[in-house]
Amino acid sequence: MELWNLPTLILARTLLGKELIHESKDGTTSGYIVETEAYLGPEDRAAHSFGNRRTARTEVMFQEAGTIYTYFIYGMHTCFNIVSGPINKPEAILIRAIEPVQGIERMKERRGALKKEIMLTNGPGKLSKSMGFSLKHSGQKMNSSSILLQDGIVISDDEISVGPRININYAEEAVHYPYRFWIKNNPYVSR
DNA sequence: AAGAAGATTAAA
DNA sequence: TTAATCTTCTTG
Repeated sequence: MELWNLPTLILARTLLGKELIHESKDGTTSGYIVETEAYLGPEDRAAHSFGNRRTARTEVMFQEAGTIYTYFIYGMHTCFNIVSGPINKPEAILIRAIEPVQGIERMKERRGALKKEIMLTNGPGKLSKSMGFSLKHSGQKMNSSSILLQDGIVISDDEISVGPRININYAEEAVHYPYRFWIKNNPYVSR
């Protein structure tokens, strides 16, 4: 997919509206991507890979674009990212929110007794749980594993908002970088 | 080997 | 506003 050759910031915007699909053995779930954040590796203080920091966890960020990077945070949540940029340039895009399409009942089962559909996937930890993403997916490739990306709905530029990222207060000068992209007025965007 | 902090969430 | 909760990284 030539999509992966795009620069990370462009890709983060382009991913909006694409359908993210997980075909797991207990059922298929999918949703349109409605919110993303770009993390630009070495020069981005908010990124795990700032200054080319290379550890067991960040190792997958150095791989080719389209590699899946999942990590565990706050002792209870998994976040789902797609690696971007050239090999050895550790950039990634965090998927912050999706709009459920397939397997909504399955999502509700995974989340427990939740009634509101809107609460299923409007945050990085929530969407990971609803979609069944876990640490074992880290290092797999998009479209050659159980996780796929397809064309969803087309989003024009005037339907997109851009702004600073969420919850990276430690990132000093990078706090205000406008690396967050979301679809205007979409109820499934976080907060 | 041990401790601190974290790209969050839900409940009060 | 805070507790929940555990992986990863840093330090000793």
